[in-house]
Amino acid sequence: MPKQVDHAARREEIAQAALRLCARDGLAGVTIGQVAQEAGVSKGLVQHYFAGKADLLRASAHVLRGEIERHVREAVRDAHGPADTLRRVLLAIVELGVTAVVPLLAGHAFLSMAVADPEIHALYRAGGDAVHRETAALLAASGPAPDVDPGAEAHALLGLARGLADGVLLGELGVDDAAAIVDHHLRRILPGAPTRSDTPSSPQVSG
Amino acid sequence: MPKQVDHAARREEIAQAALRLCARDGLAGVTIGQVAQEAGVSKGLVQHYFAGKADLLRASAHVLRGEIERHVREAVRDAHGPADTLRRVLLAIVELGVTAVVPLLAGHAFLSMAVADPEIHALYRAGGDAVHRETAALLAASGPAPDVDPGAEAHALLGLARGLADGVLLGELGVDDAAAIVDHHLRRILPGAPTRSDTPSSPQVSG
DNA sequence: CCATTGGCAGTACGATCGTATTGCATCGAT
DNA sequence: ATCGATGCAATACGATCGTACTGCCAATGG
Repeated sequence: MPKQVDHAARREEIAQAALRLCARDGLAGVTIGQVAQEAGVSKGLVQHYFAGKADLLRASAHVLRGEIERHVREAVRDAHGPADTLRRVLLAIVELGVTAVVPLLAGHAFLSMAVADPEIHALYRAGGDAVHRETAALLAASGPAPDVDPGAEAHALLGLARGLADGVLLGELGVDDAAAIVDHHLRRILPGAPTRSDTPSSPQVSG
Repeated sequence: MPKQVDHAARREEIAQAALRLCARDGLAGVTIGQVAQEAGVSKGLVQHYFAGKADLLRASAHVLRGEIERHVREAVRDAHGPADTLRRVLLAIVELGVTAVVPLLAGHAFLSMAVADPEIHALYRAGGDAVHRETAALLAASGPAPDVDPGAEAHALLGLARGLADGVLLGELGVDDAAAIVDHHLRRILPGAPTRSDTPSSPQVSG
């Protein structure tokens, strides 16, 4: 056997470069040549690791999914109990607007692909459904108010977090404002939830 | 003066074609030639009405904003009182996921432009802030619960609606599920709000 | 020690991009 | 009636795209 390199790692490296370009210039800016330059490799090498541009984009979408998942998992690493975990998950999503702009923007850019390409669509759906299930379970385990339907409330919380992330991304509100909103909402549906010291009782927002 | 044509109308026609392409293939699929074909005009005509591709995209973003605004305004045309208006606004946003996929997808595709291009960013911000102000005013006029901060709650409601619209777009939940969630949330912050007959008291969601 | 195989760079090429330029028909003003 | 400006189509052109192909280097097994 000749020289051995970590095939998967190289692919991920290049895909990450593609995601950076995607976040900077949108999907339109993702070019084999540009990706090669961004990744610091030759154009031929990109061809060596990806069958074509479609393959590259497909792989980038998978890496993107992993990136966001890693981001969220890291946020909940040392959480105390389901309620705290739930809170951290939501805050992590909101904070994508400032700490992980690349995955968030790339995710938006890939959205149009998700409605056209069945495989990407399935990827989005699978990820979204998994998050929803986990969120609903977390919510149910957090001692919610009696009138709370975990399934519907999970959709509400995730929708809220996603929407707030976009608002934060565009600068419509600050991360702390968004965090306060999430906490305020959580406090309403989790009567006995542990209120953290850094969250004011009533969120004040500029504008 | 020679032949007279409605300059603005022609520009909007072509920009609409660009938005359709944008929704179908993302910003990457927006090409002068493709736009011309989609609009049913010659490539030269597109050049005649737009100084360049950047001008076309800029104009498309403006048309997009107008399109969404028109959609929402139409939804609140014959609303009864501020609470009902607020409800219709939020539902209109949620329903973008099914009734106005083109503007919604195009909006996502343009998001990356909004962080790079200051003019597009300002356009997004201006529109978002205006909607937020109107929403907050509507909320304040709807007789909210005493612990509700209209500014923060408006951000929450708009974030929720936007996030749910994406969920609907991807098929994670149905429009009726999303509508029920919005209604459920509204009922919590508006104690004396008029509950419409078609909204169940507790939203049930599949999955 | 050398033949083989995979990692990698470079070049070639047809298609398509955005833009500049040209040509012509048409309508309004003089 | 003619002249100039405008609407619009068509072509030309350099740049760049995605892909195919070729060639070299390095490392490993026989």
